[in-house]
Amino acid sequence: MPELPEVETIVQGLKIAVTQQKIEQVKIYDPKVAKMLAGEDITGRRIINIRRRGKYIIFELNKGLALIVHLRMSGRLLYQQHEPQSNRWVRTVIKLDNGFLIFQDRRRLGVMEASCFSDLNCRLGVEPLSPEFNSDYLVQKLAVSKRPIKVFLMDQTIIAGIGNIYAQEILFAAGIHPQRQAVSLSNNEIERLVEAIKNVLMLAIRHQGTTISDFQNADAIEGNFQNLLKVYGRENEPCLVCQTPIKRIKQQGRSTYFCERCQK
DNA sequence: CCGCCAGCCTGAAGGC
DNA sequence: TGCCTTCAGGCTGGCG
Repeated sequence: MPELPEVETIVQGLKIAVTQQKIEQVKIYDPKVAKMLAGEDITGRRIINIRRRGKYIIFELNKGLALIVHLRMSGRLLYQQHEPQSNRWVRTVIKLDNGFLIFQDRRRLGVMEASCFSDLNCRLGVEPLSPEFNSDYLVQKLAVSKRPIKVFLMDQTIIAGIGNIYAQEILFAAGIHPQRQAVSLSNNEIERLVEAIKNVLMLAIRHQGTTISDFQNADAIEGNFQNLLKVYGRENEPCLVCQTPIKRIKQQGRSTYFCERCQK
């Protein structure tokens, strides 16, 4: 169930392993995936490159096609040398020259499809770690939004890759209350927010992402950013800065944890 | 146009 | 033990 840092970790882990390998066979065990892959036959194509866009994993294949994977809440992508024991969570097994790429998904919300990449790209906002994401960009987007800032940060058409955990960690780092209206942020707060977004995401990538319940990277290695979480999952525990108990509220049906003293 | 919410799915955990 | 509710790192379509 990954956000940007977890997806980035998976992509980096797969890069050397799968680049230039040929897809020899595709075994689909889930009718939903079968439907998603029905349009194009990817067998016989070569993986030219693998990269991340937002929370999407993109395998660029030859002849202009891409295999696009989104893990949603419970998906995993693994690479191993031997064919996996099939179990009820294995949705797809892709046999490459030298190993097996396995798509597992407990809740079956994930997406695996073969298509061209351009329509996906124009649905997504900027990459938060790119130079195009800066306070000028954010000022312009915040000015027209009355939504709570936490909900705003999770809007993939504005910034691609931030989800429920990192939105909260970012707002804590920036000292901004999650219920503040987007449009109400001052220039100073916007600067802090841009800094926090870049810093939190980069730090999380350095720590190979957050592992709670079942995130693993492509080699089934766990990340360790969960040890550095300051608010997420810490209801009633003391704030690491001021000792005030961390509060939990709901925003659009999802939990938000924050410190009401540090975040104004 | 904008913001919100149910629905998509399944499994784990907690309350009674 | 069993049943019921709630919750889970996401996104989409449809509604007001």
